[in-house]
Amino acid sequence: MVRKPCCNKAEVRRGAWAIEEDMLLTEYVGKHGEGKWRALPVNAGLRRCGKSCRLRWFNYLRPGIKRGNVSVEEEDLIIELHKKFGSKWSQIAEHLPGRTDNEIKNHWNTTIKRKLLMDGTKFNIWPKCKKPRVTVMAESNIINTCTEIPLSDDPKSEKENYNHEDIWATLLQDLGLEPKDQMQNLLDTVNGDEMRRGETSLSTPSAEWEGKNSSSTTDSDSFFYDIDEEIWDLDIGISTFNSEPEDDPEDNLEWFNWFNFNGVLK
DNA sequence: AATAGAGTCAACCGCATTACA
DNA sequence: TTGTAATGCGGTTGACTCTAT
Repeated sequence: MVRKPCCNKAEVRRGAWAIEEDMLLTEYVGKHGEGKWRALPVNAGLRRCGKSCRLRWFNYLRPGIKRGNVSVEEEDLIIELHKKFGSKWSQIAEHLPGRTDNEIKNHWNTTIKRKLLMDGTKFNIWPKCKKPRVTVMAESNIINTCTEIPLSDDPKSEKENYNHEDIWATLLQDLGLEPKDQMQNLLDTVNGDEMRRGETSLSTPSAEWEGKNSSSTTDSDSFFYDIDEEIWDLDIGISTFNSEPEDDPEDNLEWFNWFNFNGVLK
């Protein structure tokens, strides 16, 4: 069944709003109030889709809209609220007077997310646990969990451990994701080929990295495993490392840099 | 000064939910 | 109770701006 379009696309204007259009919309809503968006364009003399009018009003023209840079306090609040609500931008916006859900969403996607990646300790996104930390990284998603995976001193035997189906099942369970196909949707853009380069150890991420950066990237507590060929076929990258982020804040930045350098992150 | 790439943000799209006849 | 229209929402796109080379 085909969804009926909300308006005739050939007849409506699209793209940036002109000042005259803003004036017409503001005047109309000022007289008649919000609502009846479908009928509004005709009544107000606008060649726009009703949805477009509503969006323009709520995100730009509505009185009380706060424009300009997001303050540090607002940013902290957004981070707190995102922990609580997730990507429920309208709910988050309710707690930030004058800010729109669209603005908060944009700010999160362009600014906050990157800051969180660069300094997970500062923003407290890393789980505080002494177990090995398992991080699944995709272009736009990061999920952290603490999974009980036995670590041994022998990288070879450890790799065998990681190849076991049960480990994979435990990991997915901890992440709250059971079937593999769910993971595929979430993570299908990860650059697995680049990560596979690390294979059994990330002591020295890559020769290229060393060449581009003068500082040492040695991290003797880090391991990187090709968990399962089938999983890699889904383009999923999983790294485990047992160093404590609180103990070594540089570690987070180093990992971020490595992922970023290898094109795993957007 | 020109160009490419990255960052930003307004606007669009389509699905989900709500309202109403 | 059901079907349809209206509205709300989150993800995505693309144009514009900024910055580095």
